[in-house]
Amino acid sequence: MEYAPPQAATILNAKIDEEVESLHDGILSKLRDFIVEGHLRPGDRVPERQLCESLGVSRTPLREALKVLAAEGLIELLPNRGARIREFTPDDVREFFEMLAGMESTAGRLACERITEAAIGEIEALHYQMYGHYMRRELPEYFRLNQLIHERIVAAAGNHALETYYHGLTARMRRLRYSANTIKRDRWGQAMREHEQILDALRRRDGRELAEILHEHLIHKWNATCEPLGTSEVE
Amino acid sequence: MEYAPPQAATILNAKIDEEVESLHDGILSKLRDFIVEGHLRPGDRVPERQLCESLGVSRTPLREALKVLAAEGLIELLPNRGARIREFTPDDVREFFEMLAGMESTAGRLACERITEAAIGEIEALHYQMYGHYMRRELPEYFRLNQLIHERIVAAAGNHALETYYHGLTARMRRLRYSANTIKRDRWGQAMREHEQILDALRRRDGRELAEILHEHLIHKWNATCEPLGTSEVE
DNA sequence: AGATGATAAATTGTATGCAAATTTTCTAAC
DNA sequence: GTTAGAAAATTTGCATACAATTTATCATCT
Repeated sequence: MEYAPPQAATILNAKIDEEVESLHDGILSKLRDFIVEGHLRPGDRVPERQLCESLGVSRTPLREALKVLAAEGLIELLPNRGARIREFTPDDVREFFEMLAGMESTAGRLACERITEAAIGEIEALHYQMYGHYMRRELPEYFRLNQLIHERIVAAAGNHALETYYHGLTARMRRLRYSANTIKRDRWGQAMREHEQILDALRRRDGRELAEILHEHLIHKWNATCEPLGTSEVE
Repeated sequence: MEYAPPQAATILNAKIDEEVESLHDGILSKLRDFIVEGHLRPGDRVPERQLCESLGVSRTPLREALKVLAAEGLIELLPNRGARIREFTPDDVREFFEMLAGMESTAGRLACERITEAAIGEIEALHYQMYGHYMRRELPEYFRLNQLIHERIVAAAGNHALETYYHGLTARMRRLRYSANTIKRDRWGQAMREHEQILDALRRRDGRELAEILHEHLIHKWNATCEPLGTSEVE
């Protein structure tokens, strides 16, 4: 799975000859993906030498990438004991969701001021498409559209820093999502209703309300992942 | 000026033998401070060799630190051309303020659910102290207390990830603040009124409203820094 | 047998070295 | 005098090397 390349934002940010995507960042992305995809379990040591061979580079650039990943919070660097995949405590997960809620809420507020009618239309289209998947109980497709809608709103906020941090968060949470790709029937209905409200607030460009709904929506999502799975979940 | 060391949060996060502050991160902090303090002008090249000597380390750990700083957005890494101090466009500044507004807004909402009565009392005390400085037109002291109140609210949100990112943002903005340590008389009054509302919403633990006010408050602050300075500014 | 301590192997953190690229300096032409 | 071009000198990016520390292995003792 790949990110959508940050099209417009990158072009806007790139000066005449700056911001060229260094071939060296490739190591970083590969390592990040490697960890996020779950090839290394939380608590595991990160085998420098082994990764060097499989990536075909020496330790120097790899260690630079590890430092960055540590700064991003994906791994821990223990003095003289190397890197370990960070374990996420329930509190960490709560903090992630709260941040995500905050980011989306902020994005929603800003998007109401800046989004074009065309972009609203596109989100509407995605919404109805998602609704179709909901009616047909097509969970993976529903999740995909859901994610896409949220990404569109964040993109419409017109804030590159926000978008970058948001994508970083969702990347870190991807591993968590693997285990949480399930939803209760009644929660699903509620989520769908919330999405109706989201779209409605966006149409009316009511930033205050959209911020509120998005925050609630994400916190509900978190609550759902916390509850022990009951008897009525789908899939 | 120093940060209040993150007391409780660090203790909570530190496992039995993990998270020891590596002596190596010292380079990172020193470099970050060196840049934030403004010893290097935007657009300047970062002299690797020179910094190595003045820090007393070789290029390897220094370059690791540079990679992290680049990930944080403080410097740019141009392929085969080394590091440059990042220049902030007006759009970058807008994005920073919007992020700050979003963070504080989110923090406020969370703080309303979690803050202790004691902590509210402390913020009240700071508020009235700040009000005194406002009445006596003591601008630097006012700014200090102002900053302190906002930090307290963020801390009261009980979200370490948010706090970390918030401090990163304010650090990056410190350089901008140097030039913006001025305020118009009428804006000062408005800011003071907004702070009254902030305290009021916090007392009532009305997260929705506090989030709204904080967002507005920060956006106003940004507008103030953008407007060309008129005739009635203080200092 | 299980625990304890010593030795060996592996791993980490940092310094140094070298090829490729860039920037600077110097020279020569217009 | 200014500009274009070539050679020298930095500078960058990466690989390797080496000391310090940690981890693993193994022999010894209770």
